[in-house]
Amino acid sequence: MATGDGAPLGLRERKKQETRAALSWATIRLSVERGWDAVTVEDIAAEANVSVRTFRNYFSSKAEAVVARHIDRMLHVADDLRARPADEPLPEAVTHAVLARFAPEPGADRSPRSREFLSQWVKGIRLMLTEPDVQGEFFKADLVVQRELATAIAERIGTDVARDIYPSLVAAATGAAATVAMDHWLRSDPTVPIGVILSDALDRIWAGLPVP
Amino acid sequence: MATGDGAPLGLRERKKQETRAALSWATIRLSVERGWDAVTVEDIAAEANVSVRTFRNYFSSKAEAVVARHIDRMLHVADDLRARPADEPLPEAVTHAVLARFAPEPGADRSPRSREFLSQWVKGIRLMLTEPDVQGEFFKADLVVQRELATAIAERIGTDVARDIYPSLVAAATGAAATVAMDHWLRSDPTVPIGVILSDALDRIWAGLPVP
DNA sequence: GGAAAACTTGCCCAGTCGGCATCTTTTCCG
DNA sequence: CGGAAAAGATGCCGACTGGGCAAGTTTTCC
Repeated sequence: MATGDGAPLGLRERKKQETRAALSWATIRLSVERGWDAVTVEDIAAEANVSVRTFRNYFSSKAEAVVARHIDRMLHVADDLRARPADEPLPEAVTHAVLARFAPEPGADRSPRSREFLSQWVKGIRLMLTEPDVQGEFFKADLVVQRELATAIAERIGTDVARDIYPSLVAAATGAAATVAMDHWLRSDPTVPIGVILSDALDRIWAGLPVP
Repeated sequence: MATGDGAPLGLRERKKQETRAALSWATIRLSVERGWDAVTVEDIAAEANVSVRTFRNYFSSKAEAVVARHIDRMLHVADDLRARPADEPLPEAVTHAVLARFAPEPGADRSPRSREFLSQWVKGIRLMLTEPDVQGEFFKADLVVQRELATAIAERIGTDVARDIYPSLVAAATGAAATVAMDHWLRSDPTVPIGVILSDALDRIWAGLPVP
């Protein structure tokens, strides 16, 4: 619901989604359990009941499988920005759009399914920011997200990504804030929600990084 | 001179530096010539007159070999920051430290050696921002640079990276500005010096990204 | 109902990656 | 000066990756 799947997906498409999710999740789970280097693609494929070759059809590396879930999520930020009211100032609009994808509906946080999902998400983020292999993949993918966001920003303020550096700069700064926030979140008191930290980071960016 | 090599390096160390540079340069050159995927480690090793195994002792991948030169350079930014006068405000200090490593001494820009070096540098940057493999490696390495910078910032303003998110945020925003500036530089009019673009980007960051 | 499109899988090979043992070069100290 | 000892370079090897190709299967769509 929250992700707004408009079209009624056919069986084929649904299976693909499932396989993709299963592979991604299996990669995270096994890596956390046994350590990144101790897990082979073969292990993961077996865990998800597909062949090694099929894993490769979905992801070109273990790292990509880990990052995919997060990136799929973040790709919606640009759409969220486009959906913000047109008269909202840019800083607020961007901040809201980003926060929306980091702090899901507060109501659903207690359901068992939601709990499990959250746990996966956290583990995935930890892997992304910890394991060098995955780090690289993460940033590479984040670049794509930032390009999307930059385009949406350019649309909103009526300029062009190629000519004006501003949209890309805002997108990159936003991405930087998000990464730092995630990192800080993982390293510090885990009871503070990620949304609070991220919100603070974004506010500081838009305030011109005043020395505290 | 500019890099301040204090200790008189022994023969061994000097050879290592040379081999490292030769491998890095060979990787860039061959990749530009033939295309990233068409170059094997074997080709590169042959080009630099070392064995494949020796390449691996220096770099764990082609991508790392490309990124190394840029990163070695950027690692000095933290030191540069520490060398700035203590009463200089943080924004100016950081900006100067970063710019110093992007815009070398204006006097040397015409010597033939300097020209050649610059050409390598540009090609390396283009690879870094273009080839996905290298992109990942670049950002991974840039993270290390940013950690260094964050530590230096924390020292300067008398706080702690673990407790206070501010230094990391500044470092990440600075890094983001640098990346965007490089990207924009490569894509647009190449007669505008990178220093100008980067300086503009950093100013905007410290001004709170005002909508133009 | 059945052809066409899309997916899965096995096979294969060039290339990567890193451990280990060996040989060579450089350093260092008496 | 000379001879360890330390540091590099290299070859060999085995496990794994990454992607092309050619069957098989399953789903979709007329």
